[in-house]
This record gives sequence, C-alpha cells and structure tokens, in this order.
Amino acid sequence: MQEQQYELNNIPSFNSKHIFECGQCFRWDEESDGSYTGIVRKNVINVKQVENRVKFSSYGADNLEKLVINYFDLARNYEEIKDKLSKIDEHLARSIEYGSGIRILNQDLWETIISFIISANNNIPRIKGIINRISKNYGEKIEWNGKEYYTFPTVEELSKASVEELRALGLGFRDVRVYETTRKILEKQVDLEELHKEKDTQKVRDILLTLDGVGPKVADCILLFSTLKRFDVFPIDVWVRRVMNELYIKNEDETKVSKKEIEKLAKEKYGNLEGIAQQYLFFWKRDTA
DNA sequence: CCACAGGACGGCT
DNA sequence: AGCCGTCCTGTG
Repeated sequence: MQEQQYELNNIPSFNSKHIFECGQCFRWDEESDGSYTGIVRKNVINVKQVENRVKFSSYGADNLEKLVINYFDLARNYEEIKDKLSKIDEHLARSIEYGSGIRILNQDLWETIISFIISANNNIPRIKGIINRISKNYGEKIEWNGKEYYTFPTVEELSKASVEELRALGLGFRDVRVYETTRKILEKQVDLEELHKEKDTQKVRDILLTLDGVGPKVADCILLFSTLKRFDVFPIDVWVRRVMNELYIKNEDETKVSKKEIEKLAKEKYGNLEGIAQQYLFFWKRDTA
C-alpha cells in the first residue's frame, strides 16, 4: 500500500462530474471541495479537476498511472467518437455538447455484474447505500487520511454472505439474485475470464442472461460499463425510452413504445456506437429533467 | 396513510 | 411471442 500522485493537463473529453454522474458507477462520492473520491479495485482514489488540470491521488496497491489510463479509458479517442456521432443528427449533437466530458469507465466485471443486479427497480442513492454496506461487511478495510474505505468484496468474500444477511443489508427481493449469481460465478458455471475472451457480443450477452437477476437491460449495462467494453449495445431504461420517444417516435404514451422499436431505431441511427450515444442521451435527459 | 419510482421474472393468454 | 402482476424500500 502506498500513496501516489498523478497529474494530467488538457485531457480532451474529461469532466469528472460528467464521468461520475452519468449513472455508470456507484462508488464515487463528491467531496466538499468538488473533487470525487472512489474505490477502484484495492485503491482509494481522489480526482480533483480544476478546469483542464486533473490531479489524481491514491492510496492502494496498484500503480496509479497505469490504473488511471485503464480505468478512465484514456487510450480511446472520444473526440473522434463525438465528431462522428454529432454528425448523425442535431438531437445527439446537443446532448454530446451537454455531456462532452463523459468517458465510459473500465470497471471490474464482477463488481459491475453485482452492482447492476442491485440496480433493478432501484434508485441511485439506494443502490450506492447497498453497495457500501456490502463492501463494509464483506470487503477489506482501507484507512486513508483518517477515513475508512472498503473494497468491493471478491467472489470468494461475497460467497460468505447468506440470503438472510443480504436481505438485512437492504437488498430486498434482489437478495436471492445476488446470492445465486455469486454461487454460479464461484462455481464457474459462468467463467468471467472466458467471457473476456469471447469476441461476439451476442454470445457474451446470452451467457450473462443466464445469471439470476440479469435481464436485457442489466446485461447491456454490464457489457457497456465493465472491462467487457462493448459499444454495440443499447441499455433501455425508463429514461432512455422517454428520450427516444420524445426525439424520434413521438408516441402519446411512452410506455406503449416497444423495446424492439427502440432497439431497431438505435441500431439504424447510431450503428456500433449506439452504447456511447445512449450515455450522452441519458445524461442529458436525466440531468435536465 | 397512499402513490410512486425502478427491471427481472414467472404465469398467463 | 407479448402482457401483467409481483417482488422491496425510500421518498414525497
């Protein structure tokens, strides 16, 4: 464990608020000075952005520079992606302008699976609370600057939790889903290493769908927000349905719009960048609601 | 007290 | 295949 600093100037397409508040992650909290502190693998990281300067400080096991480059997806050219998407239509161009500093994080696959199972029928403050309690009870403690942080438990660590214990942490009906999925991954009925090797997005998606609590929306979020990193998926939640209906479909009753119709439209308009297009649209619609 | 918000799942047609 | 009630908890 060591303390490290790393600084970057003029990174194109980087805005900490956009990154941490676009609904992709649950373990980052804003500090009183406007910086964000989060837990990534076995590290606590603070990100302080003042205009074009971003200061990263960390306490943990991993090399900070390598971790930052990987986690924040810094090798990818978001400027190029935004240019391409902005040309598609004015709606998308406007939402890209609004969330211009969004980057899609490379989050741990296991943690992302459990986090998005918990996200089902749930709101962000409660999801964050549940994940914090899970980490506090089954993860490892890290003390830094007089504060306590907890890593997200490993598969082995979380497999110690009973259904009753999970229920007591506030998971509600998701307790059995998390319990069963943990067991399936522990027993390698679903092998996360193998998932990373599979190139075909549909095949990976079909495997994810065999996990308890993983339906179409959760599967797409896992594919997009984890190290699986697929942009050819389009997670459809109530906000995405709302924005797609308002912009393109214009049905009086948005609940009547079928997922199939939205999926087809997204694929036609945004092609294999539909996943990142979804993020700009979602962040804009949610933030301006 | 009730209404509502938010996806997966199983039972039904 | 599509539709709908149920699952749980926090908020207004």
